[in-house]
Amino acid sequence: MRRFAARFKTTPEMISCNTCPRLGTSEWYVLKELDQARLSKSKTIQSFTKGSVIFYQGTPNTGIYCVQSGIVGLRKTDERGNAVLLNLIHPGQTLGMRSFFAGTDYMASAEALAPTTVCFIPGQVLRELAQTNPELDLEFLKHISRELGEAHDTILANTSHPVRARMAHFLLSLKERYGEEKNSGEVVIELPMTRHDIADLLSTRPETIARTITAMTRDGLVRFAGRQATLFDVEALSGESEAMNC
Amino acid sequence: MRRFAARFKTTPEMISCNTCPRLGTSEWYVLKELDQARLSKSKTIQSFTKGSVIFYQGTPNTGIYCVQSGIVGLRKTDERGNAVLLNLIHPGQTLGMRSFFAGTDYMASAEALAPTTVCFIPGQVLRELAQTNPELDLEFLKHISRELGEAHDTILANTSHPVRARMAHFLLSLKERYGEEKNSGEVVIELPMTRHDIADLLSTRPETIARTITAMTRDGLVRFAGRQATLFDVEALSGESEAMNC
DNA sequence: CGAGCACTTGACAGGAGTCAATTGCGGTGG
DNA sequence: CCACCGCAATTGACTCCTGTCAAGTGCTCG
Repeated sequence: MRRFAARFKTTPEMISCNTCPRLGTSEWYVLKELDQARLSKSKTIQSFTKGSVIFYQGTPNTGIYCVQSGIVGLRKTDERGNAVLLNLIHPGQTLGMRSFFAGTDYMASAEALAPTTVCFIPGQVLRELAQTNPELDLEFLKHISRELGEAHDTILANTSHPVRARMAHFLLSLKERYGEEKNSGEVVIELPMTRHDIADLLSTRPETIARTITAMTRDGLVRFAGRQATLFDVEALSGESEAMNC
Repeated sequence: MRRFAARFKTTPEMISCNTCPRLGTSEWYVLKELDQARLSKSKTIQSFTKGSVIFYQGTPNTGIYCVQSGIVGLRKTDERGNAVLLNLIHPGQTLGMRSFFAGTDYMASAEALAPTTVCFIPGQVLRELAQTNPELDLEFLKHISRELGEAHDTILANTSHPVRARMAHFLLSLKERYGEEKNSGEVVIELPMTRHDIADLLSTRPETIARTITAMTRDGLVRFAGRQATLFDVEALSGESEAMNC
């Protein structure tokens, strides 16, 4: 089992929620202006170094997080130490909703996969905001419903598609957010995580990821230089992951 | 791919929601009495034969269902025809929430695994009820959050535990609902589904289920006679599935 | 410069999938 | 009432994808 350092600092500078560039993509856009101010005043901004843990599986939930910058992985571990990355949480997305609304302890840990800044909103504040903004609960409902849909996709994908197809799918999903299209048509992606984390995300092992990369490179689809991936044939990659659209 | 018969009849007899024995375990218990009457008037009762489909993946969601009796399987199929049973929905539980709140088409089909009766509540009625009963959304939020947690458990279990452990876990989970404890200490379970469905639920194949049953029988843990399973050694089964508690 | 981690590669084993044949059971129709 | 058809279930043979163990390289950071 890996060791996690639990270090973060509360940054002094105040970012107001109503001017937050992430507001539009978050649930909070439904809030009345007055309540956005309320939100701003009640939140805490926290920064985490790469590899540090935002919250731990098995500990009580005290509120939810809004990811400001960086990238967060939701890691679930069982008694034997087997771990998976359930999903990635990107800037503008919310973290810790599930256990907050289920009323349970965290059932997974949240780990900063890159230097990350988050806003923490205490549960009590959230409850109060929802009382004067009924649409807020509906927004969360929609968000969690979509996450459940994605989890269902993952269950189906993991059991009916080989690692290579899941890898192709993963690379294409990164393309949207991290890809840089060269004029030659190639797409260069700076991978935001280690091979080990990719393995956990695709429910496999680092060795299998390495071998899959080798095979894809041999086939001329991609080339890897450390964390920099170059996609030569997006078309072919789409073909290999196509069956994963259900 | 299997063929599904889409047959159901709307039963004439009216079961009132406020006297429904399932009320307590459903989300609807938060409704004011007046609204429970409203719910009763607006719902439609439908009966499905074993194997028939309540709704189809890819079709638009028009409301949600409350399972009255029987058992429903949520089946998701990809383009290639690979299928899994995402979960089972038992009497008193709700069906079709996810896509309703996500605002998408159904992303899985609901199939009656046994003769089943459901109440259908039109989406419009649901929205109206939620407006006068804000707690209702919170109930759904809790329910879906728990489902998401279960989906996460499944993702972890499928990739880190062999079929046999998942099978042990499955049998024990049926024990609560379908088990009948004999004075000898054995537990007899009438399986509510085929081997094929069990395979889909455990993300494996019918042949593997059969082999697993053979192996477990050889080890003296269980005995199977068609759909009737007898658990001889609940203790040992718990041991084999223990690591699945995360 | 050394320690530790990330990554790669090889060798090997094994769990589970696939294909195929056979048995058994249940429902339908003659 | 029984024969037949079809699906459910079992079993065998075989393949192969993926996990495991192990060794080796290279990079990064203290």
